[in-house]
Amino acid sequence: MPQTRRPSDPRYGNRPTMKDVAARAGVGLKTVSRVVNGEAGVTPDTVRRVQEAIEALGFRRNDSARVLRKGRTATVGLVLEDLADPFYGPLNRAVEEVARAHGALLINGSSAEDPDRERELALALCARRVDGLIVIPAGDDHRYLEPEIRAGVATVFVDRPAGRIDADVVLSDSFGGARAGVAHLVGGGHRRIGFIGDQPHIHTATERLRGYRAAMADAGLAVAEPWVSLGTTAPDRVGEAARAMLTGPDPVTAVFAGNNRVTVTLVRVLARLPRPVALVGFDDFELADLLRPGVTVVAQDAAALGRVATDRLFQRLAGAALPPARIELPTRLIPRGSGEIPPEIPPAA
Amino acid sequence: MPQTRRPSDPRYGNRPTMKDVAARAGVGLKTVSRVVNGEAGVTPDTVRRVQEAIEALGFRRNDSARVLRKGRTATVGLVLEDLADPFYGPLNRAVEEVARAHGALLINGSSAEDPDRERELALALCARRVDGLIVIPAGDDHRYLEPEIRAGVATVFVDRPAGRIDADVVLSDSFGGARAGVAHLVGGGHRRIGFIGDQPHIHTATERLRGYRAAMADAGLAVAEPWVSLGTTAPDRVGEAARAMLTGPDPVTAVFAGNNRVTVTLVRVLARLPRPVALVGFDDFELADLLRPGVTVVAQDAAALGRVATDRLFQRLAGAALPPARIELPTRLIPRGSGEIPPEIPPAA
DNA sequence: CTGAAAGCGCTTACAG
DNA sequence: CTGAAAGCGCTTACAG
Repeated sequence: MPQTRRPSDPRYGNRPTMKDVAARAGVGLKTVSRVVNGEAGVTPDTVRRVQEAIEALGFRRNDSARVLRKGRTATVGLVLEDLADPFYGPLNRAVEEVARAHGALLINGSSAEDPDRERELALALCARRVDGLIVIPAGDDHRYLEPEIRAGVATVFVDRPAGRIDADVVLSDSFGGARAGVAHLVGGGHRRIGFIGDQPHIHTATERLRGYRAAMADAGLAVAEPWVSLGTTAPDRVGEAARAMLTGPDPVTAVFAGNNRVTVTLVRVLARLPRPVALVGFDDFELADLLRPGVTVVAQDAAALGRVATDRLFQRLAGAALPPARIELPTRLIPRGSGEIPPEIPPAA
Repeated sequence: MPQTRRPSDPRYGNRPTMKDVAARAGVGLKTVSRVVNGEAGVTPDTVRRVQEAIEALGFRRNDSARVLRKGRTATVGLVLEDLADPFYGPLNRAVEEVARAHGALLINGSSAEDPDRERELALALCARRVDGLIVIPAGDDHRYLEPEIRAGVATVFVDRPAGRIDADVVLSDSFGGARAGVAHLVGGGHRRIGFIGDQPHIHTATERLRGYRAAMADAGLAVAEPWVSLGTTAPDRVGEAARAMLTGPDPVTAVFAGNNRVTVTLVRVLARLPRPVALVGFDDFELADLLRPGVTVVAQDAAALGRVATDRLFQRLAGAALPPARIELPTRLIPRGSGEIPPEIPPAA
């Protein structure tokens, strides 16, 4: 009967070991090890006998034991915010591909934006002795990883810098991207531009806000405080913020969205409005070009973030004595229509 | 200097072990083990001394060694098609959450729809001695997993049944869902309906085609062969198939799309057409409601697929002697506009 | 070309 | 309440 397993089975359902293979083939343990690992220096005839025993017993090497002896697990750990978030899909895949090219497997998990869960997960990965760790921070204090890094766990942070420790980080140019996106709206004639972003404790949120303020200052435009709103990406919160800056005495004619969840909510909100409002969002998203109007975005390359971070990680594992670095990847403005809507009230001449 | 690691470091960067902790605390190895694992029967004073030593040395238990002795790795392996595909995000997360509730971590990877890569990855996971394996099949012959299953690796297939072995599978009701979707178009007055699906070796593709044919037969409608096209989901291929059935002497007035990649391509193709064509797609996708018209879909619950599969897996790990089962989850038709477009040429009275 | 012994860092089974 | 010995399944270092 397939898959029937007595709960009393002590381990691995009584799998054959190298010892069993050796006994059956009438050779020593080390010879089996040589054949299994394709090491040279075994008579073809001996190889054949060992292989027959392996076949007959259904032997498969226990890498769990191998790892204990070798010291390296050939495993990379990845802590991200949410495995279900489409933004992390390409990043996840990119990390996997680089790891795979180095013969390593990937253990990953979601922090759910909870610093405690991030910590618990990252330390569980360290206990499994992953060779390297890639972390998209949820918390802002990563001193808990210091002993691990000192003990040799190569660690690279992605998307946001580590908190209170000096470590590698690979991220997009949030400041420059937001600045360029807002400048694009200014170039289209907008003078009253709103900013709706993520919570202020998130590094990318404040960087993008900084970019917004810089672009406004570059153009000599004042920022009225009701035009700026940071908070959760919950649709209710974003909708409320939008309504606040779109109504009242000094309504904005354009909005910059701090990330793609905000952008999508804004598309819904703006669609219900009588007058057209321009929109540029940080982060590209699938189907942005299919909406009417298409959504103008500041795109970041999530796959590149993962690739560059994992490359860095394997450089460290190869023994490179690199000082911690901040690697910033450029963003790209993609005009699709929503960001090119002119202001309803023409700019003062 | 942080993260500096000599390539000559033998293992784990000289991490302290329980033996080191025992020496420093002046106790036996087993006492350290008791404290680390929170076992009862240790004097509070001894506990304190051990904890101080742990703290001072920066000790963290090596779960890699623990696993070797305990026989269970508290790890679930997941083989899916593509970590970057949004469809698998919620499934991935659901598997993670159930695993987490059981104290297990998740190792996952992409088969890239390549049967050889699926096999290589699944067997690598078995070599790591994952307790259980969840596989979204790329290949159609899974006999290579028989020895592993026999050896006690709990295995559950998702989305498509295993090939040539008898094993658990959790999937959506593709046949019923497609039948309902096509019946919806028939109910709207359509008589000439096309079907564009994935490659014929993929189980869900043929099941959905079967559902299409059943719905047409239910309504007493004939199917002209140019109306049916299976193949890759490459936009060119799908666009070509669409153009073929939308032009010519007997053009269709509605199309049923076999999965969401096909659906999205069809949205693009149909948007360029002079006359309106109805569209229903299998699989829901983000922003389907924001398009104009909204896209009518037959939705499946990807998170539920992952949850049910992983629950089943842990039932087996708990010792349940279950016979292999096929668990089918229902789909849900969500009308949003594109599927309610009437046929341009009214149905014959 | 081949293999016996020691050891990776833990837990198990047992004795005191 | 505490600890010494054996062992999980491999690889390493060495001897023949």
